[in-house]
Amino acid sequence: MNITLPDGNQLELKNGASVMDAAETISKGLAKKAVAGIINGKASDLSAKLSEGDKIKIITETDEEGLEIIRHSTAHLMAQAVQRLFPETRVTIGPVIENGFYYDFDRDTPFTPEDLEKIENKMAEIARENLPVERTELSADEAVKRFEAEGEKYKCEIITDLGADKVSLYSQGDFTDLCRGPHVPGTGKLKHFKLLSVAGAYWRGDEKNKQLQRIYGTAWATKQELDDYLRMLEEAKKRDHRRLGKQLKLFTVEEEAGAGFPIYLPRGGMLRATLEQFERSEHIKRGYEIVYGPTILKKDLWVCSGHYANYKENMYFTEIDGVEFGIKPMNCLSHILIYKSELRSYRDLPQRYFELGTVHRHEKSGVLHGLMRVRAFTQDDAHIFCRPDQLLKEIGDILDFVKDVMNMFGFEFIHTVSTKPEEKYIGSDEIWDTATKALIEALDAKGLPYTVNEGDGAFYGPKIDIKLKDAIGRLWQCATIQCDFNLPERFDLTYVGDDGEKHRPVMLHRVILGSVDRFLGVLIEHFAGAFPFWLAPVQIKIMNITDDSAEYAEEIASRLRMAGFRVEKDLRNEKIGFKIREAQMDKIPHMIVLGKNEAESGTVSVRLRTGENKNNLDFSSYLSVINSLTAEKSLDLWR
RNA sequence: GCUGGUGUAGCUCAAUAGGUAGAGCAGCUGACUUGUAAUCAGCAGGUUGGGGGUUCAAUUCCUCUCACCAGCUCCA
Repeated sequence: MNITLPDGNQLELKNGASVMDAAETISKGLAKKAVAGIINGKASDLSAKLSEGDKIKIITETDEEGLEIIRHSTAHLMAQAVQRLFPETRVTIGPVIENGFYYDFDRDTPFTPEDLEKIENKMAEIARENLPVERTELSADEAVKRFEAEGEKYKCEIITDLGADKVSLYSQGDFTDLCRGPHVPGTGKLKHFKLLSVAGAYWRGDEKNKQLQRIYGTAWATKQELDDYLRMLEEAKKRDHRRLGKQLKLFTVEEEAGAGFPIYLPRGGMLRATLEQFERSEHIKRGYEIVYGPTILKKDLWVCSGHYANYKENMYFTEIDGVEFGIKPMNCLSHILIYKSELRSYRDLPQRYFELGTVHRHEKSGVLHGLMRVRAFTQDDAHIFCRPDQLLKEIGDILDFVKDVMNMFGFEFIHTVSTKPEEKYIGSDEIWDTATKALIEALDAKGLPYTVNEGDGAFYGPKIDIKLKDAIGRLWQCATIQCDFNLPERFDLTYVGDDGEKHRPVMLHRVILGSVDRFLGVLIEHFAGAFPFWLAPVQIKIMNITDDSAEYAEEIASRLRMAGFRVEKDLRNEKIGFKIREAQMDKIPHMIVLGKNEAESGTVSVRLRTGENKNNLDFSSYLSVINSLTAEKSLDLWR
C-alpha cells in the first residue's frame, strides 16, 4: 500500500504496516527518535495500523507534540510507580501542563518528600523494565466494570461523564489507565524526569469536593533540557521579588501590621514614586485628568453598584455614627460621582479620570504572596465616560497605551477577551453582547490576536486582559480593559446629546500596570533587581578613596542632586573595593569613584554596574549622558 | 478558606534522642587612609513567632493561635 509523507512523497509499505514500520522504512534514526504519529491529522500510537492513502507524520521526541506525549506517558509512569509502592492509592487524572505534568491521587495519608524520592526511584526502575505500552479499546460499560473491580471509582466517574460508547485504555505491565493517548511505545522511552512537589488539589477543581494529593513533575526529551529547566527554576528563585525585596531593602511585610499589607522601605518607596510619577505624566499626555476619591464610601452606594450583592465577601466594612460604610475594593464609584457632579454635554465627552487609587480587598489568607497578591494595593486606575460612537477609538487608544508602556520595559504581551460570568453578573445578555463585541472590534481594528476566556469577565462587564511575559518567559496578568454598560444604567448617568435629549454614556474601566504593587513585584523579577538607570531607587553611589577627597565627593554629590538625580554617598573610612562590593550588591547602576586624580583634574570616574569603567570624564559630559538616559527611559546603563 | 510543610540574633543558617542556645555577615568601639566585589582586633546582640498544657526540667513533646512557604480554589 501507499501512504503520503508530510513533504508530499509517497511511501510504499506492506499491507497491515504500522506507523512504526513507516518510520523504520524511512530511516533507523527516525525510528529511534519516534514517539508517536499523526495519521490523517489524528494523533496515534506508533503501533497504529495504516491503510492505503493515509497521510502520516512521525512525531519524534524533539517535536513539541512529542514532548507532550513524553510528559503524558511520564504521568502514567508515575501513577504506576505510586500504585506499586502504595497499592491502596486510587488514581484520578494526570494531564500534561507547561513544562511537565501532574497526577492527582486519592489516598488517606499525604505523600511526604521522602515518598517523592521513592516514587521517582520506582519510576526509573519501571522505565528500565521497558514495559510495552499497549492500547486497547472497549465499550464504556466494560471499562466501568473493569475499573469498578479494581476499586478505581474516579475512572468510572470519568467514563460515565464522557458519555462515549467506546473508550481506550493504555496498559503497561501491571498498570492500566483510562486515556485517549497517544503514548510512547514503551516505558524505556522515559528517561529524563524529576518529581518536583506535592500539594493538595480538589477533585475536578471544585473546593466543595474531596481534596486529592497532587504530585507535580517535569519531563524532557534530553538530559540537557531537563538540567536547563531545573537551572531555570533556580534562576527564578534568585529573582524572587520577596527575596530581592529584602536584600535590596525595598519593602517588608510585618506580622504586626497584618498579612497582605506591604510596607515600602525608603528604596522601595523611591522606586514606586518614580513609577507613579512616570504614570502621571503618561496619563496627562494622553488627555486624562487626575482625580482623588475617599477610601470609604457609604454602603448604599455599594448596594447600588451591585458590589454589595456580588463582591461583599471581598470587602471590608466599617461604621461611623451608626451609618455603615464600605472600604473601596475598586475606584469606580467616586469617578461615577465625579461624572455626576455636573450636567454633561455630548461635547464634554470623553471624560477620562485617572487615580492612583488604593483599594482594599479581603483576599483569602492562602493566596497572599509578596507584592503580587495583597490585601491593600494601588491601581493605576482610570474610568472613561464616552459616547457609544467614541468607544472604539477609546479602546484602541488604551491598547496603544498599554503597548507603549510594556515595550518600554521590554515586556512582550498577549491579549485575552473574558466574557460574561455564568453566575455573578449584572445586566442583560444584550448589553453584555454589545460590550463584548466592542472589545473584539477594537482588537480586530488594531490587528491584535487574542484568545477568549469564556465566563471570566468582571461582574459588571466583559474585559480584555493583557498578560505580559517577563525576562524568563513567565506570564503575568497586569493591564485590563473593561467595557461597562451596566453601571451607567444603575447610576443613571446621562449626557445631553446634540438633539437636546438625554443619552446614556458608556464607561470603560481600565488599568495599565494593574496594581502598582504587583507591577513592582513583576519589575523586580523581570530586572532581577537590577533596574535601569531612570528607574533605580539609588541611581548613583559616590565614593571617595580617602578622606582627602571627601570634600570633592560632597561637591559632586550635591551637584548631581541639584540636577535631579538620586544619589547616595559612601564616604566611610573603608577600602574602595569594599565600598564597590556593597554598591554592586545593591545593584546601583552607576558608582562614582573619586580620589586625588579626579579632585585635581575636576573629573569623575564612573564604574557601571556591569563592571565597565569610564574614567576621568568631565562633569558636564557625564551629566549629558545621564540626562539622556533619563529622558529616553533607556534600559541601558550608558549611551 | 483547604492540604502539606516551616518559624532559632537585624540577615543567612547551626544546635539539643527534653538538661534553658552558636557561627558568619550586619551593628557598635578602636587601629589602619586605602584606586575598582570583603583590612584587622575587641564588644554587644536571643522570654528559640505568641498563648496554654505535659514534665523536676520544653527551643525540643502535645494543643490552640499568628505568620510564612509549596500548591488547590479565587484574583489586580
